Amino acid sequence: MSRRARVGRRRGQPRLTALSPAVGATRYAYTRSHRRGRMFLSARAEVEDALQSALSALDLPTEDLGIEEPPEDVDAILASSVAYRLAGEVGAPPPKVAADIADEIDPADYEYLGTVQPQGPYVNFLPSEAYFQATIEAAQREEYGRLDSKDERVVVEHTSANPTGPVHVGRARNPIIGDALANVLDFAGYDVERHYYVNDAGRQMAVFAWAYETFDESDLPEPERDRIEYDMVRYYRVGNEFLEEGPEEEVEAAEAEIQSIMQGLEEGDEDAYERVSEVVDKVLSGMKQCLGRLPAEFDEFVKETRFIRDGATDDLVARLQELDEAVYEEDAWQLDLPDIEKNLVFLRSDGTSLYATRDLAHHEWKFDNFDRAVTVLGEDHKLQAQQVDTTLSLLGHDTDQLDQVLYSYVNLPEGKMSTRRGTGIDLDDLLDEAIDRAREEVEDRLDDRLRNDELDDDDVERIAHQVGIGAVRYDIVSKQPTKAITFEWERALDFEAQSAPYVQYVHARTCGILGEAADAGYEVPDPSALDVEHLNTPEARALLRTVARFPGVIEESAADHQPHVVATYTRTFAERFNAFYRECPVLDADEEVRDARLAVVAAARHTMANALSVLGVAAPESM
RNA sequence: GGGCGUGUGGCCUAGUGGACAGGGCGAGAGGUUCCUAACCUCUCGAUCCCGGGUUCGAAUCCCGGCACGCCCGCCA
Repeated sequence: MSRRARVGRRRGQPRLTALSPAVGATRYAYTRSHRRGRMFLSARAEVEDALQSALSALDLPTEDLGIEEPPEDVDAILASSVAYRLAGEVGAPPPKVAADIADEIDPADYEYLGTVQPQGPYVNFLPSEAYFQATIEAAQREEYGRLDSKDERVVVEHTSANPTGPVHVGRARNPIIGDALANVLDFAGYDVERHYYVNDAGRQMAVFAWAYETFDESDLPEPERDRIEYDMVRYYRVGNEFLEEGPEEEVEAAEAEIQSIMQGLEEGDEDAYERVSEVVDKVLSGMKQCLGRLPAEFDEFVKETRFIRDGATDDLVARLQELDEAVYEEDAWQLDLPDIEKNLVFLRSDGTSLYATRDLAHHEWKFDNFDRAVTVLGEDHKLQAQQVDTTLSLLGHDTDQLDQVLYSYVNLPEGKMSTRRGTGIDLDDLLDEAIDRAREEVEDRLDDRLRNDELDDDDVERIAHQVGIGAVRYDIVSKQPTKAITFEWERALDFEAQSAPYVQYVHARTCGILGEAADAGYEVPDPSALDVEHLNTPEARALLRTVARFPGVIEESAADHQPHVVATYTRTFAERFNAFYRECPVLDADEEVRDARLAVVAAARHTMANALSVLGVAAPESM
């Protein structure tokens, strides 16, 4: 079983706190989760408890309760298929077993269970009025869906692209997935820090520093964009070209210079460090601006050289050499790792460290400072990640605290993207194009707009940004990271389909209704004054059920490190809201119904706003 | 060659043991004197890559193929 699955299961366990049997009927104490508005999770715990008790009473095994979420057209919020498994043991057909189990459960013992009924081989659990009531009350909170603080420090490392030039879309999944993942963990109650690990110690950087010092601006082509990393990457490209195709003697001299920079870095030489920093800091500041457009921001940029300069790498090397798995072959120190064919070289024959060595020191630092560490990285780094994991456990670390989220490249129809060769599409260009297309779309729609709210130029620009960038993020975050993506403009920037604007529009609609209500002097009622009794349409109920699931979705997404489940949720949510919108007029309803529906709209707004915020997609108030 | 990952209507995608595989794009037909039509309703369209196996039950688990991607550096 993969580590992710294991973690998921452990975290996914509902908290059960059974009261003393002396009280009488078996009951379930809804403590924190009740207060925090986690109705769905509480109901799930109740179902578990109910099944457990019923099966025990019937003298049946309780290892596997078969709890699942039924298909859409079933009224139940949860169901159990346990009757299938017990049919043989009982000697009765599954529907009979299901009926017996349902008979054994008295929903009156539970707060959120309304009706328990057999349906064929299933035992279905329908929610009580209290379930809906608790949901609508809880969702009046603006932060609805945020889980209790877990008092656990997590570092999410993502992007960490080498500072060689503009960010291109080949790697764009990294900041988008990483940022969303950090958001999800934060919303799920973890204390999150976002790190960018800067590879400032390798050959690439030495080449870059040399090229920057060697070539003259006048020999370079015009930069593609007026920002520093576009300016700088020209040196890098020209330098690489020279090393590949330049006159042999000059190339040799250049290589000697590059080697000396690398040696200097390794020895902690201040001059070498500064020469490289000059380049790294410039390029990085530009990349930071690009990523900021997504927006993806970082708490810390952790430089690789730091672990050379503070002695951590030397210290680590000494400990690695002591391991039983350490071998000295062909003048280099290596690790012969179990279950991994390829040896991991950690000290070159010239005595210098490698990227992998420094990354190990980096990870030990993470272990010292955080409870958990999550890294988002491309699938091409998978072997390296396994080596890091295995080596850390040989060093005595608990690598259950370490999780890697792997994503596969975005490729172009014609092949790979490369900064060095300058092939590929810059993320800046993608975002610009997205905004341009969104702006056109907004302008086209201005004419046949029904709503009379006069969008001005600033609104058009704001919407173009929210929709354009949102569409790019949503397109990427909504897919499972392991699936390969081939970049196509039309597909990435399709505003119809299941895209950001579709779900953003729902948020805008909730804001529209609440705004009109306020103008008409209708207040969203205080939670204590709410009564779900006035919500008797199936569409309103279905929407509330979906609202109720939100905290559970956050929990699942965080536990499995899968932000895309939140995106999937927003889509279902949008469908439910649109059905409610169609069937349940708010402002024209009788006062009591209107108030209750206003509260539903407020609940929907909070839910959608928070879901979008987790995904890093803007929630427009109008569009 | 070995390891890992992916394979779901023409295209994209959700779903990792349980209720007729859920959406979207596309094609076609409708819907707005009514809180935003970036919306909704209906129709068309699936050998869940192939073949075995486990199971009462498989898109999901196991074995064997096939296709595609990634990796297998004293690079990062």
